[in-house]
Amino acid sequence: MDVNVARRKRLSAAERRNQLIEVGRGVFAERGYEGTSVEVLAERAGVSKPILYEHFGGKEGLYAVIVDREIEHVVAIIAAAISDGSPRERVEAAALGFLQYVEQHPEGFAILAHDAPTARPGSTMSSLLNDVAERVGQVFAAAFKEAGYNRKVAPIYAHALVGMVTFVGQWWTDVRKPPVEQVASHIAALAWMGLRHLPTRPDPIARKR
Amino acid sequence: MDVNVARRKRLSAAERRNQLIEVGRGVFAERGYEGTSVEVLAERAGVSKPILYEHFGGKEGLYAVIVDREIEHVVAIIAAAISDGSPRERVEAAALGFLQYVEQHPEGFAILAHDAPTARPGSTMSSLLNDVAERVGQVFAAAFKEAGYNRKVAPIYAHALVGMVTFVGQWWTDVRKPPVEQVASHIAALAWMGLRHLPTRPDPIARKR
DNA sequence: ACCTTACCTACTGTTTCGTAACTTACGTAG
DNA sequence: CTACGTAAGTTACGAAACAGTAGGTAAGGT
Repeated sequence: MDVNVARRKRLSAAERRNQLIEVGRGVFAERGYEGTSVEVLAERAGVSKPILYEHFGGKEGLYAVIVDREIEHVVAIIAAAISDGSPRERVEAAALGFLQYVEQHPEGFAILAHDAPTARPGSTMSSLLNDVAERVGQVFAAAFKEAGYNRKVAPIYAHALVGMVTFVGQWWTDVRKPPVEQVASHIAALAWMGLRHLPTRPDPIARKR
Repeated sequence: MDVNVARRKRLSAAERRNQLIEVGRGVFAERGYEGTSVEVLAERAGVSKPILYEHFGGKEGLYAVIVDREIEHVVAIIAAAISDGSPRERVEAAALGFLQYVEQHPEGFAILAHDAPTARPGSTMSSLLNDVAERVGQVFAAAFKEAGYNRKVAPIYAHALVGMVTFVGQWWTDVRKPPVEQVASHIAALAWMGLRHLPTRPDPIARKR
């Protein structure tokens, strides 16, 4: 027993910190916030509990750092996707970008999709994806204003689109097919043209750029 | 202290059972599954723990009953909404029906939107709304087949639409305005016609790059 | 009077966060 | 090369919250 005893290494503070963040992302992703104990976190990092307390002050501190990084990451992806091109291209790029993120960082996405631990009163807002939607909403509000639409309804559309793509993303992480490019294409078509023009054939996405 | 002592009443088994279900719905809604203890549940019902164990076998049993009821409820609403009318009317009715459910049963909706406790491995499926989407997907698959579309992509659309409306529903429970009818109208417009034809103004997005 | 049904108090064992007090590896000055 | 200070790490524990249960009590219909 104690297989790690040979491999146990002494790391520098920064290294240990990063390692804990990575380990934490994995554990939080698969067990949720409340479901993970600092004991398990420490064990998986091959370290004892007080180390974690020293670096992050506790479970919540580690979680906060992980969540913050992940939100910044995904917001950056979306921001880049909608930064230029025709409106329709932006929609397509955002959907594709997000789904590729889901594919490449399933753990991070799982964390964002799970309930947030912050049981602040009044707000039933469970998922962290609301923060993402909030930020998308600001972009939308600006675009709506510029286009002469009612700015007040922008959040509706922002949340609708974020909900659409994230929910599909969650489903996709389970079934893992068809490929994200195809899924993104369908979603973008739905978002842009509506149910009214369903694509009659599965893959009309021969147009690559 | 112990304000309930005077009001403590002796109920029949069926009455107590129903009371526990209602209390449980409220508590689970605001604290999530893992966040609620049997002790709190019992206390809020003005009863002691063993009563709950007697009726439901434990926390999980009570939760299962509540969830089952709520899912049946919401699926019935959606099924009724899409039972007849033109496709477009069905979309509109489904969105409106669901949002009215959210408005009238915020606690039940909160439970469905929160993470499910079933930490079965392999599946990252956190929310119970996936079950709803699953069932919507079956309806879609049939409709797709009949319309000559590829049946395999039906789940994409089903999840997209369910995600859209549920995510907006979650946001709406926090802000509580504009009225659901208006929100439903926007969502239905988006789902049916796409971003391309945003309501309230003819499309000035001719500015392509 | 009695017995069924609803209900309670009080406990066990476990799991958890968080901390106090002690130990070991490692670079470097002399 | 060796003594030593500091950063990295450990063991062991306290306190609280929790699920679930054993065994006893009282209400109320018949």
